[in-house]
Amino acid sequence: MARRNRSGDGLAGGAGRKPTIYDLARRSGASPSTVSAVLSGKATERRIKPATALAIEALAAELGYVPNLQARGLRRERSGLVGLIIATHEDRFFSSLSQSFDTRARRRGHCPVIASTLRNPEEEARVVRTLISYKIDALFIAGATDAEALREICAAARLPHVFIDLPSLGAPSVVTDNRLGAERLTRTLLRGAPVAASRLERPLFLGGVAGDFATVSRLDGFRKVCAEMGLAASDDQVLLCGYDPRRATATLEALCARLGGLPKALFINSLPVFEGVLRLFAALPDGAFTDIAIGCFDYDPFAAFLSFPVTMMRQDADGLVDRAYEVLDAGDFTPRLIAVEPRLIEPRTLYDHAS
Amino acid sequence: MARRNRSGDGLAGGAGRKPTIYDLARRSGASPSTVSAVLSGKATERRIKPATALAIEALAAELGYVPNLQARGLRRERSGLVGLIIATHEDRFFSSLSQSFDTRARRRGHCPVIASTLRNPEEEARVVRTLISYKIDALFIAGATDAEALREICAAARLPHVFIDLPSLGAPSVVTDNRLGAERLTRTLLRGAPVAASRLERPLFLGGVAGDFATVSRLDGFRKVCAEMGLAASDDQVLLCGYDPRRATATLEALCARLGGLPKALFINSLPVFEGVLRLFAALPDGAFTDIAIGCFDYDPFAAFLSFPVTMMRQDADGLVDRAYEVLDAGDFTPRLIAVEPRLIEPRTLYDHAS
DNA sequence: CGCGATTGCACAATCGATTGAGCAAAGCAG
DNA sequence: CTGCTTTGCTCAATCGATTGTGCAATCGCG
Repeated sequence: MARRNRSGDGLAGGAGRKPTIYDLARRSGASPSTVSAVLSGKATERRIKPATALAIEALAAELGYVPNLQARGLRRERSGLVGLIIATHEDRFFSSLSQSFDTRARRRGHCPVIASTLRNPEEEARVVRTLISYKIDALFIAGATDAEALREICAAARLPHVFIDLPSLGAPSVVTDNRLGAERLTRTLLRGAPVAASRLERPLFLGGVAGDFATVSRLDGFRKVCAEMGLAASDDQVLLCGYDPRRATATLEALCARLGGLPKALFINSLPVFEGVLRLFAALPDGAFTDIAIGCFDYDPFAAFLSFPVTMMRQDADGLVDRAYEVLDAGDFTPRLIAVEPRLIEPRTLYDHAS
Repeated sequence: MARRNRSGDGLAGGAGRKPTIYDLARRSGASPSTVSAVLSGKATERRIKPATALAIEALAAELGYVPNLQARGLRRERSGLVGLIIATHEDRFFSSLSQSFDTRARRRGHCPVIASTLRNPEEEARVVRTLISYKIDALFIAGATDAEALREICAAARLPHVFIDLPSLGAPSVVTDNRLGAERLTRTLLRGAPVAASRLERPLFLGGVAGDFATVSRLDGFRKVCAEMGLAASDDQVLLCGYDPRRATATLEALCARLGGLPKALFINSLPVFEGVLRLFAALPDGAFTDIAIGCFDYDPFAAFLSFPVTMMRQDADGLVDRAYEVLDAGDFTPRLIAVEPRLIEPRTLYDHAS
């Protein structure tokens, strides 16, 4: 006898529940394997007569059949899910990355799953393990604190993974050319500052984490250009307050108190830190920040039109995702760095896809 | 004989692949059902001796066991996945919504799946069907063009779904109080405009879609306040150019050409439209937009510090998601509207979670 | 007409978990 | 010691697909 008989004879059922291949098999007189072959595009390969295939497809359409991808994934050992870890959605760099990833994953017939972990290491590990439990086929990791821990978890699960703007020692990483970007950004910032060079003698670098690769590279670039221009760039001009807006506000506020005013040129490392800076500005009298010049590593279109000049370095989200997917496609997971150039966005200028 | 024997006797295997409950069963001497009971927290319910449970848990930890959630989902008919449809990640309203949703879903032990469909109706339908195929347990729909089509697809699949800021006739919807928000925003915009009232006689409403509920409500509010203040609000002051930045740029540009200049007060419906406005500004001489006042429905922190005053109406992302989840929890899917108040953000002011 | 190749399909195992049912052993009351 | 309940576990079916294998029926060729 048949193993399944949710609705008895061959005619019952209908709009009750989502139909399965077994339902279609009963109603079409074919076997489940034939139905499966047809509906998973293997009709030719499995030598199904075109007429049979057409009949089954028609029935499937009529009953509104959709495959159960959990069942398919279980059997095939491939789910079609692909993950992306970001720090937060509320950061235009990450949300652009998400958008690139979403579009590209879907274009390839994958289902993107984007997870934000707020740079919390335990949360990162927990989320990655959850995604592994869901049997994702690959994982992109963009905004994480403990890259190596995640790499190990992925490796143990034999999960193909690529780091984005976050190099790992043990896996391929697609990174923005942070050093080069920071150099250009610093140069533009210092040259374009609307004040006498003498007042620029102590440009400030705000945001990021000491151990963080992106921060280190950007700081390198910043220091190099300061040196070139004969400006000081001592340790007290570098405030690595992390990526939290609150801490950025507090840190900058403390510095202002110490210095008796805002710096005239400010290199901001990441958009959330920039938000923290604005939070401080909100508490200051209007005139206090008219003659400041800001350079921000990462781009937000609204920041281009602030009341003071803001130059930004935009990471190429599309490029990063494209390169990362190429690594996946090539299937070569030897550790290496793949660099992508960022682009300078001048004040009062918007990024344009076309150019 | 045993049905499975991937690694022969009870001792082989190890770091080879991800262990399953069958591996743990062999190595612990218990049966798969016992292992399953222990590892899915049903040890007491299924009367497993604490000692046995501890032994199995220890072994699971040692071997790095993680459950296969596809298999679990298949059996249980509940996947643990919950979906959210948004228009785009590159819009602070939607990314705040994503962040709220991400945090809250994870807090409840769900796995959030966020999909952007760029307001494309076919893509929306395709994505919803895909999510249904993955057997998501519930779906929140925030940025869609054809709400009713999606509702039908969900209903046919018996998928619990809640609309967010996008009312459907046939399902519960959590919406921002758009009319009220628009009234307040318009009032502030017109009162705070840095120019004589006479120059305000033709405030402009830019962005949105005629059939769209949010647009209609916001426009209502805008018109009402214009009327109150004795200002004209005729149809040629209302430019429903959709939500695409490009079209917004072109539309506003055409208007400027016709009027011979920018309007003095501009109600912008949605952040992407605002980006389009900025794109136009980028092409204008610097002085062209110093005496404009802008009100934007939706909030982006950077927009608070532009070189002209920008008042914004921030939708309460956390509140929207909380209310939507409450609908799910209550299990009452009768069509209804649940309103959430938005909040006015004055120029040079940032939104603060605490207050 | 006879025989091998091809066509077209069905059977049944399998993926990894969950769960109702059943059963032996232990505990306990009388 | 008998009979009943409780304890602690195992069995086997099941979720919905995929896929290796097998077997008739048909076709082609001489």
